[in-house]
Amino acid sequence: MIRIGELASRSGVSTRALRYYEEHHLLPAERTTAGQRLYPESAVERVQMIQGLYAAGLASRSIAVLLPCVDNAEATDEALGLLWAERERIDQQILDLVQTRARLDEVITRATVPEACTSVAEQA
Amino acid sequence: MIRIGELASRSGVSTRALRYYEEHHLLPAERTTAGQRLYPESAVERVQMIQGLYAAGLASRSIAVLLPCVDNAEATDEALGLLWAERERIDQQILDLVQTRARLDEVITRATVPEACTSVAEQA
DNA sequence: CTAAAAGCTGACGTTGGCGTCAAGGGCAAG
DNA sequence: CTTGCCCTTGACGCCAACGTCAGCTTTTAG
Repeated sequence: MIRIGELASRSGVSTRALRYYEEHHLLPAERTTAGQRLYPESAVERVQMIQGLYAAGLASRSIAVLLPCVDNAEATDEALGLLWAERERIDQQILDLVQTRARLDEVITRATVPEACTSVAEQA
Repeated sequence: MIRIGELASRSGVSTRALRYYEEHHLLPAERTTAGQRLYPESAVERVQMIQGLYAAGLASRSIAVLLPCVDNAEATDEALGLLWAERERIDQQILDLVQTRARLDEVITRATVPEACTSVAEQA
């Protein structure tokens, strides 16, 4: 079992964030008799999972619903619906991002290629 | 030339958002003598471009820097650097999203498929 | 044993992209 | 003329995921 500071440095988030996660039921913590939080080593993975879900645009409430499924594969109806909904959303977001990336590429090309063969674009 | 209400309904954003865009130099507007905003029809496209960039995670300031390049292909050094940086960021974000989507798919599979085949733990 | 480092619980601050009144001005139709 | 819709500029509200004190307790290193 590790304390909050070590979990923070191992997982790359702040202690404030970890306390926030506990408060919002994303990451439960045991306590010492004196009240300090104790986490299993596996919490590092879990924190990284949480970060990934945040990065994918999920809200804390959604993550709180989905994490139990990730843990033990028991899914409520709410969780299943949310899983599908979020999966669809992510799918659409990927498509949008690909499109926007293409537009940026176009702009980059127009801005670098015909100007001159100076430096940056030679590799692409 | 169209007024703000029509641009709003055509482009699918609120008038509040359009005023915000002007305030942050994303979408300039001419004015009637009485002070009402006037936009060219091409503003509809531009608004949709702005929405796409927002959806891709760019901040207003970045969009303000990049939009001139989109318009006339004249790129400042700052704009070029930003273009590359944002393109890289979007690229990475797509990778992250694909990974997260795969994880969700895994969870969905575990949560739906083995349900009819008794218990989950026997698999592992 | 002591002092620094690390933890604890509030509780207020921040940031962005708008939503939402509030209080007025302008202009075509009946 | 006046009704009614659209427009204007403030200015405050909002929400999420933390950052950042403040004041106090626990743990650890020397």
